[in-house]
Amino acid sequence: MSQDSLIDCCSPLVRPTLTQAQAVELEQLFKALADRHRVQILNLLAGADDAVCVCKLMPALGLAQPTVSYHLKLLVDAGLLERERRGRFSYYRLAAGSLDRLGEVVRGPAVATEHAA
Amino acid sequence: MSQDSLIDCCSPLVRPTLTQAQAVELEQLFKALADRHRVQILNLLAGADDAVCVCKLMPALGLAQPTVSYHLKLLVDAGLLERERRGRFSYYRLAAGSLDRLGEVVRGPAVATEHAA
DNA sequence: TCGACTCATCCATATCTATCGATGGATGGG
DNA sequence: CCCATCCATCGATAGATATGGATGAGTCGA
Repeated sequence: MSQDSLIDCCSPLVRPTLTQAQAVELEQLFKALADRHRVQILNLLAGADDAVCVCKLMPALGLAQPTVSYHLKLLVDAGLLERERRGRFSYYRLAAGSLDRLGEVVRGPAVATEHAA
Repeated sequence: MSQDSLIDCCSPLVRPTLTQAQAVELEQLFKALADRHRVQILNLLAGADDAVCVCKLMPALGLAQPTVSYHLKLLVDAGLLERERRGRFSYYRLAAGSLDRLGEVVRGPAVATEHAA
């Protein structure tokens, strides 16, 4: 219990600029990105000029269909992907501004900057 | 087994621009960021003009000392923080270019851009 | 209407992660 | 030299996550 900030070991540590809620929000965003297969999904969709269906992603990722759907659901829930259903197929594309959200983390919010294609 | 890319459900899906190793590397980076406490640590250190020791972070995060050390170790291992030991104390600061690494993810590598303070 | 097909969800399991009490190394004060 | 302090590591445990077989809803062609 002797370990608190009473000792002058370092400067007083300014108040955080992130709220608790913002930290949780960033946690969710990074959690959605913290998987190699989801990173690859985003990379594949970023390079596709059109939306892509699940059956194309399975062989590209080397995963079973339920597993691919699981990852896609996480990315949609995180707001990084959008799903569009046409007939039996489900097509996925990058959500508008999903890369910009990442950019905000670095640059700070409310700074409108175009990202390179 | 009938689910492969033989059906013309969508365009042929270009080759990924990320290698497997790069996807794993990004996974590691995002995993290090995928925790609210680690996000707060980075935010606190980004706002501090000087390095900060563990005893100041404990009350700020509301976590026990071993837990704080655990998170700090993950961030150091990810290359996001640097540790400096002075006597009994361990001081942590943002690693040089740790924010730039995040920027690379969005803009693509090898694009030198200064980040806003 | 029937069968084949795509895909989301359910379920079980194996692995990974966060947390903190206990411990010990390292340092410095007296 | 002895003790208090700071902190990294260990060990145990609860909770979260990834994976894929099984299932079912919705769709299309014949």
